[in-house]
Amino acid sequence: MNERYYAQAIELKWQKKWADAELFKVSEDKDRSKKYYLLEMFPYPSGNLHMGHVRNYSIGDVVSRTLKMQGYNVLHPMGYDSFGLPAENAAIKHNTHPAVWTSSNIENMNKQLKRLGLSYDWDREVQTYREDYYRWMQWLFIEFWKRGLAYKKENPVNWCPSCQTVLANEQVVDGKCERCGTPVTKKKLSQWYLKITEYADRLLDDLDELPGWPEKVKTMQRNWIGRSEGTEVEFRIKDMDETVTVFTTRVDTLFGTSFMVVSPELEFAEKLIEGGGYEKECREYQEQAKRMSDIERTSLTKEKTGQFTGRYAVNPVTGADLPIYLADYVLLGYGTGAVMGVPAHDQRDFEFATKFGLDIIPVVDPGREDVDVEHLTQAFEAEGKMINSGKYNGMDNEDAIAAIRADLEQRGIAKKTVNYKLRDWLISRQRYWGCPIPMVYCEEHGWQPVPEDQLPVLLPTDVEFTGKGESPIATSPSFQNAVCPICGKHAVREVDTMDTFLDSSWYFLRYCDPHNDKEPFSKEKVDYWMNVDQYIGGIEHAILHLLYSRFFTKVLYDMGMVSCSEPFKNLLTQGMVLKGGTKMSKSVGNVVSPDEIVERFGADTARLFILFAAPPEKELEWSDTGVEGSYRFLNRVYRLIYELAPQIENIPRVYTAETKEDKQLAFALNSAVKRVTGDVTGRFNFNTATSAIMELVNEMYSYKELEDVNMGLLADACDKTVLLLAPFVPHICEELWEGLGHEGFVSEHAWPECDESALVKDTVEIVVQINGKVRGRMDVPAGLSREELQETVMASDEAKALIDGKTVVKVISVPGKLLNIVVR
RNA sequence: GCCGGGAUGGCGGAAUUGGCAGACGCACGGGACUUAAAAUCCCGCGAUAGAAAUAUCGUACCGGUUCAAGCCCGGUUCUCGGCACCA
Repeated sequence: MNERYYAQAIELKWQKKWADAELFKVSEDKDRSKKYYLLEMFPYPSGNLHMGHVRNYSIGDVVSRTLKMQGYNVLHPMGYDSFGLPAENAAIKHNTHPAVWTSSNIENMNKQLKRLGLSYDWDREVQTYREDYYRWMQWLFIEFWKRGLAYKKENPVNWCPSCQTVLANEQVVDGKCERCGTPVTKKKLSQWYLKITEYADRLLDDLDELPGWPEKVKTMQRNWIGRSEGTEVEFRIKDMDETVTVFTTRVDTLFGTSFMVVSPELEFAEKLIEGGGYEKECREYQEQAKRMSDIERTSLTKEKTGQFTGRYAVNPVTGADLPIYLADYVLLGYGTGAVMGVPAHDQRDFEFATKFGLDIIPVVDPGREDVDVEHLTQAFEAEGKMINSGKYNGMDNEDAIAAIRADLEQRGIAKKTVNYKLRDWLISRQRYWGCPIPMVYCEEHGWQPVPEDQLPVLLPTDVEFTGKGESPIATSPSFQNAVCPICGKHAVREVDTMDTFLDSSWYFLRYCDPHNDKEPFSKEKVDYWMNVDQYIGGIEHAILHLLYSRFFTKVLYDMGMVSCSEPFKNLLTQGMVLKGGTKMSKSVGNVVSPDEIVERFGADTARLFILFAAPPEKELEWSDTGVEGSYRFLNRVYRLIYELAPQIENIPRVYTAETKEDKQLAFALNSAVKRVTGDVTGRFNFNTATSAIMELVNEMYSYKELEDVNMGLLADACDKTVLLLAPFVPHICEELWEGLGHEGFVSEHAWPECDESALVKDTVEIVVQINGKVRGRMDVPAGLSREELQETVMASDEAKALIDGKTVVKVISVPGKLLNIVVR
């Protein structure tokens, strides 16, 4: 053991020893009741780790290493989500191939991860861009297709003019492209979709079976799925042999309907426009709506717009003529794309009716003085009694929903329905660097999957990266030439690639069986490891990745390929790493590079600081002086062990705590063991776990200076301090463990147990309160009952002095804690 | 607008079940060691008054429940995050 703490040398030494000993390699051969699957979200290979990664992976590593020491068979894998646009952009910029850029980035990040001393089973590394992975991605896509869960359809879709590709709804944030911030426009394209809506109810309901997920994430998913129960009502169109159906959650307001609005993109709108007498105006309105970006269209400040079609629908209960308008506030993809306008009870309809001078008919009256339903200044959306509604008058409006629906059902013009905000998942991307969609189009047989024995459909290499126009794959003539698997005639291959979120929707299953070349994964292995017991990653994936992975798992469950229907049992969403109160970013210039910290202080210091500075779910403010503090602490531990090691090396760890100081140290030691155990594997509060160890170290520093030192106790405290710290700062702990004269790796040693008897004190300090205010403290024997405590304290001179001259009204006695004397 | 968090010293944060508010660390101040500096060690560190013992106040704000409230209840302000023309 060197006199000084040389972090670099120690860390490289032990990293090599771990690798040589294959310390973190796991297999399925152990008792399944002791298996634990710990997963951190795999990174995109951007080229460099940032502090967010360091935080994510440090958290995972502490948990993984602790569980390993506790005897669990821990699967702790790592890999790369390595398809995606940045590689393609880099290829265009540097005139190279995305694969070259990606693999060199992975190489560098692998080096960085290994330098942090993370306990991954590197034999299980998964890289989604490799053929051995995307081959099974294609296989799975075809299985989805066979089950009717994949289809191609022409629709107006979100289009990012900058990325030159379509985007899923989930990738449009505030009307802008999630990745580059360019306003998204609409484009009508034929695209592949996955039928996630078929799983909407299960995705929603099963959230209740995830108590280990943050409420916030579950709420976000519930809102995103957006289940809403209502009624579909069919309206006859006047002077036409047509009907139009609307969806409403408020069928109780049917008598208050005074107009109808349809989405300008709705196909049925064409029938209404033609011969309505306003063809020209309607075409213009449609053009105008098409040109607008989503931001403009959904802007809050935007006034309602619309165009009368010249047509009328007939209110099925009043017989009134309802003018039909085109209006862009009606969304095409939700409900039926047509809405009944009830201005008195819907704010949007109110604004529309006000602008176009349409009738406002109140049909729900709360009977409150502050609401005058005859002279509304805004829509009244709350509950009340029915008015102006024929035989339903006087009913509670909530009851009227069922009553009116039942009557309309009798007439065959209504039915109860459920709608979701969730849309099917658009997965086609007009880009090169992704998994090719393994489908070919035959004039005669339509879309057909590539036969299994021809998988994988490889990405072509004869392509040009120009960054302009169509997908680079479309520039490869050889790629597009294919054969129909049914008739053997010429077919055209799909040139779009898959959204990379598909790749990450099942990578956690591939980790269970990463080298399988017969199937995506063996059921046996997946059933051994799944579910993921603990998943750790950023909150930014609350909807996208976590919803898609749940969807995939459910489909695979239905296919019989996995035995669990939810992938992630527990979820921890870690907070961001900030500096100067804002997220680290190049443009702000507040980025702290992990390499730099590792170089100056070592990986252990970086890990310790990041775990100590804040609880994991909270944001973490980076502090350079705080890092130095963590480094100081490690030096302090190192010096302590270095000084004591020669004296205690041959001391048996057998002892009885005799003196008051012995008992104090034994108490500090065992409460640290208890605290760290609970904080690391229970609460995930690594900040309080580390501070408990700091307290123990402080205690040991004072203890060793005493004249009467119990060497067995001190030796035991040294061992256990190193054991407790090992998951946090593994390299220095291996070195100290060796320095203490132990054989083998501390990383493989059993986790220390708490000796509860050391936590039982002979005497306890009791707080004496007068009227709830602390007035004194006294030591009393431990274990006194409520009554005994009261008697002991009340008999003391101290208490008598405090009560002096006042009348005792009541005494509250809390054993082991306090005695509150209420006086007058 | 709707939904969900949060607000504790100069700072990050602790207080696990309603029971000593401020653990641990950072910063700062004082001291020891040193020719000196760094490192290290010791002491102090919520506010006000006081030489001190000590007293009073103090967990965003107002009110309530309780012997006792950072924690529970009602209301308010500020703040962060998510969703948002979903009929």
